[in-house]
Amino acid sequence: MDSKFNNHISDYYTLMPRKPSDEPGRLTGTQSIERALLLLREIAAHNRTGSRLLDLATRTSLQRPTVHRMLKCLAHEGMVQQDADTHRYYLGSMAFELGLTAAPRFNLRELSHPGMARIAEATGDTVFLTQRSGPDAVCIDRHEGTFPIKTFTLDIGMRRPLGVGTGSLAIVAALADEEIQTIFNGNQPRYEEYGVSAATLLTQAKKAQKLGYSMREAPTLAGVRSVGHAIRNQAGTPFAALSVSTISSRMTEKRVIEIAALLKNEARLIEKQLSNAM
Amino acid sequence: MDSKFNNHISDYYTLMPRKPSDEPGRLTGTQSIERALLLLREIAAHNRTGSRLLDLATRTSLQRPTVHRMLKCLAHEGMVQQDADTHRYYLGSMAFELGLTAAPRFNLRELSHPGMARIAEATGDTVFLTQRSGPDAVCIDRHEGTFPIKTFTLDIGMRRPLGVGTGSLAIVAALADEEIQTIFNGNQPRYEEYGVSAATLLTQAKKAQKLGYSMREAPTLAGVRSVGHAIRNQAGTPFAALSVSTISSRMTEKRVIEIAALLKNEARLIEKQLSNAM
DNA sequence: TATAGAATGTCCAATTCACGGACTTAAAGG
DNA sequence: CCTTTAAGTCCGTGAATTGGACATTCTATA
Repeated sequence: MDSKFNNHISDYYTLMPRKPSDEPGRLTGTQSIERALLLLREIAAHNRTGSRLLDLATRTSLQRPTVHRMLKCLAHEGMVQQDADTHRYYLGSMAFELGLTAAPRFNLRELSHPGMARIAEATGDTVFLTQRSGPDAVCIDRHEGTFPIKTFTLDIGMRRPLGVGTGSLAIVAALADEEIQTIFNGNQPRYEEYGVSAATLLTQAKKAQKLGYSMREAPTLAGVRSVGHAIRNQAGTPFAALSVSTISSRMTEKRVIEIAALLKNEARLIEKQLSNAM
Repeated sequence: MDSKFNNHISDYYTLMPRKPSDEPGRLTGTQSIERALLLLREIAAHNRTGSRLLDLATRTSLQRPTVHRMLKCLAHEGMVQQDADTHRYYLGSMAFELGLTAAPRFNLRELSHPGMARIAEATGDTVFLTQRSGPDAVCIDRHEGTFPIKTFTLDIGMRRPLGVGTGSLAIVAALADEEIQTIFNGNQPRYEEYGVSAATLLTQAKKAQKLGYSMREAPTLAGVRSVGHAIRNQAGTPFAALSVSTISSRMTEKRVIEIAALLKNEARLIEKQLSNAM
């Protein structure tokens, strides 16, 4: 399985097992709701294979009739779905739909939308949202500015080894030094194709660490200059980046600093929303 | 709002209001779960603005204390989330996460994954998944085959007026004639950029209707030939398409028919899963 | 900054609603 | 056809939910 989720943020924010410190603030008057949600979590945890009634009863330590009654209700409402042949239970369409509705507040792309629009508006240039995906980075959104000369260095969905794009570089640079090494070593053979070497990338990453943002000329495309800034999750781990790309003549040193500040500001806002969201 | 959802399928399968014929098969022993789910639906229906306690009580015809107690539980479990400042309630991270988990069984892209892999495997060529989005079609996934000469006519995320790509053409051709006209008329000025005219598209659509699949040489890229087949939702409306693209020398007439059959078969499978899913 | 009005949040006795032991039905295996 | 195993149902009992009444916090206005 390599693209289970269309939503890469799930790599960083996944369904967590209930916190251990749950007992103290015992709630009252909600036993059955708690049990129903426990069931949903249990079903979600085995959604690939589906769950049998008995297994759910065992895993939740609830009585079979209780589980059955609840599942019947949940199925009736569409939260779960039972395979007619195997009798196994899966999450249902309502779970999917609630997820879609909730997405704007949790999904990096939707959450970043307003900020990206503001940057595109302010700079007139094209803004990219890049997300880490293991040893790669994937462009997950792009907003075009109004400036007539466009430099589309990244298409949505494009996946490249970490470090190759400027957003990508901002992500790497924000990682711990040892992890940077591991990544660069692992990707080494792949960099050639993009006209860079792990050594140059390391120098550029060091520079980005000092500045707090990444900046460089596109190695393959002459006359294009980009600035990038990492976005961190609650744990402080960088997992995405905002970047702006335009023709070098528009990217004076002074403007680079301005844009970096803009990016930093919007990145902070997104980080704040992410932490609120949890 | 133009890209509220990262998931285009939501345009076609959205949270439905409870069916009117819900009363007869009254469930027992699940009052509080039903009420909790009713609350979740109500919160989802106003997730943009958030919901106040009183409004939720009114809209669900439940007592305020009851609603409050349930919301406290749902918030504790992460299904809903309350804004600390405004006290408004929103769907929470667990709703989002359950949605991600449920997605493989409901989301077109994830659902199509195995079928696209089978086609890419069988043909050795590149397979595209295209989804309609109003007057446009968007490429939402791509699987590369093993054949060394690749013809990437579509990048993921690429949006073009309906009719321009071969998958896109399959979607249009499967629509009602009057709708085809409306779309072609509306998009007329935009076609020029792609080197086609509404008139040629109409001829090609007519041909596709007769064949049951779309086929053509890429107008801009010489030597590339593609075959496409529409995917319909439960209502029978085409909203997406599978297509295969390769160099013309590999696309003999006989092979076109074989590939069309392959596509049709996989499209059927996806349609079946979609209807099971609901 | 006092005061009214309106909202959220809490408590607990009454009673309804969910629980689960026991039973029935269906499916799989030999 | 019989045995085993799992799904599904029933219903008397008491534990859990309910909701009226009260407390608290926030907002608006003078």
